Amino acid sequence: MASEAISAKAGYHHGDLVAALISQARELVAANGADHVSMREVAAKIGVSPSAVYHHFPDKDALLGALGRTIFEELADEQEAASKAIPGKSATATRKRFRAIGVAYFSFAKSNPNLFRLCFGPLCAMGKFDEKANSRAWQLLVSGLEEMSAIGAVDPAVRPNAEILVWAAIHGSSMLVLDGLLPEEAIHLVLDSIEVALQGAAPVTKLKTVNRVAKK
Amino acid sequence: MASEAISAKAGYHHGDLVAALISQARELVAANGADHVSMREVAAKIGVSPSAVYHHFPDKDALLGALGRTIFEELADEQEAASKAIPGKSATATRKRFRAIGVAYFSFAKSNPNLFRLCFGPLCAMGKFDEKANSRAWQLLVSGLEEMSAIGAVDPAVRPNAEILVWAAIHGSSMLVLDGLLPEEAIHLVLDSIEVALQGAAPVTKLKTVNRVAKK
DNA sequence: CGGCTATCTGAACAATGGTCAGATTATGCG
DNA sequence: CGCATAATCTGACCATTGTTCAGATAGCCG
Repeated sequence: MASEAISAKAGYHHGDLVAALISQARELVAANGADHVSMREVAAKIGVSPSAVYHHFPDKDALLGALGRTIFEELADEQEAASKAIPGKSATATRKRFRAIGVAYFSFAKSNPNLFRLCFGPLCAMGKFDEKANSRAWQLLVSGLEEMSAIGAVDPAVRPNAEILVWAAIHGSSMLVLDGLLPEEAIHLVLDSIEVALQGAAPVTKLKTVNRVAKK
Repeated sequence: MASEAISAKAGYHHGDLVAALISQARELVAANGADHVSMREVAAKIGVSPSAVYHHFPDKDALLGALGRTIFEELADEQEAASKAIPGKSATATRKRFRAIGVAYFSFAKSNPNLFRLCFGPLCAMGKFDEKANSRAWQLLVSGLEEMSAIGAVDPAVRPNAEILVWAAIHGSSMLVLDGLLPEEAIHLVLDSIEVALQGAAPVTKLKTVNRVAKK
């Protein structure tokens, strides 16, 4: 997967170096971690001079940054696939689909720890919040929550901040599991807790006795 | 703060090099990020030969790892201080104290991003979960939740997994804010949502209609 | 064909992580 | 006190790294 570098390396001119570089970098980062990857190694494995890289990326951080943005899309791909794998508008289908999105997030982190760390590391500091607010991953989460809302699984009182809570909890548990600070089951416990939290413990009868949801 | 290196560097033998190294590394990491710090610079700023470092730490990762463990304690210190700054057993005091612990976590991350990233990075991968399960930071969170429980602010149904949910949500929101993926207010929204989630939307009347909290 | 531009090479540089033999000092033991 | 032994630090050294730059090579447009 994710290997564009089919262009024949005819000789002096490599067909699509930039894609090959990212693809190769992906492999090395996945294997050795972002810190222990060298431009020279990337170039060498492609069969190109080290300096060639600098005609496509200003420096190392730029290469890893570009890779990171790629990974971000990959993550969204997997979440989307997991979501689409569970069709239907029934309540249970909606619940399962919602959970599947979260599980996909964690699974990706767990099976690609180095890549996951890269794209959430300082090298990929995206412009700012708003740029990413309409990223695919975010939209997926939003629509997932909307569906949950539609089947009455989300207390209106917690709805406004739900996306943030959910993302934070899933991202946090994924990270902490990677760090070995939480056991692997944590992700399921977190997802359980989230569902409870969303519906405010009262499945249907939604009481409005919440004291402070947004202070602002 | 955190500067032990008072021992006179009499000459050939530096009083307490290991402490001085960690302290100096702390400064450089805080300033330039863990990736952009070199052994040589650390050694030079202390006024010692580069090779001297390797008599105290097998390699760079070991130095940064040691520093990371230090930072972890620092974080706990600040949380503990924030907690103790709000005494009293009243319901509002308990609530404020609980929140203060979370805010301290985020504040530390926000004002020491590079250090925060370091001690939650791959270099500090602690042995395993159980080792850290009785760390000060964890104990602080546990006792905070126990107090919350005592004033009836925690639905018994969510109690068992509450620590994990809370830590994950706070850690995740802190991380995502550092990455520029969430706005800074996110931390408050998350803390609000957590309080709501804990008490199951029904402040006093705790209904037991929760479907699945632990699946196991 | 001729030139222009994009692309790649090769050699070079300064800085880095790490090693090792040996110099320097502390420390304990008589 | 004196001396051996261990602890600590230095200096020179090596392979590797990120990065630069003048020039080589090749596609492309007229």
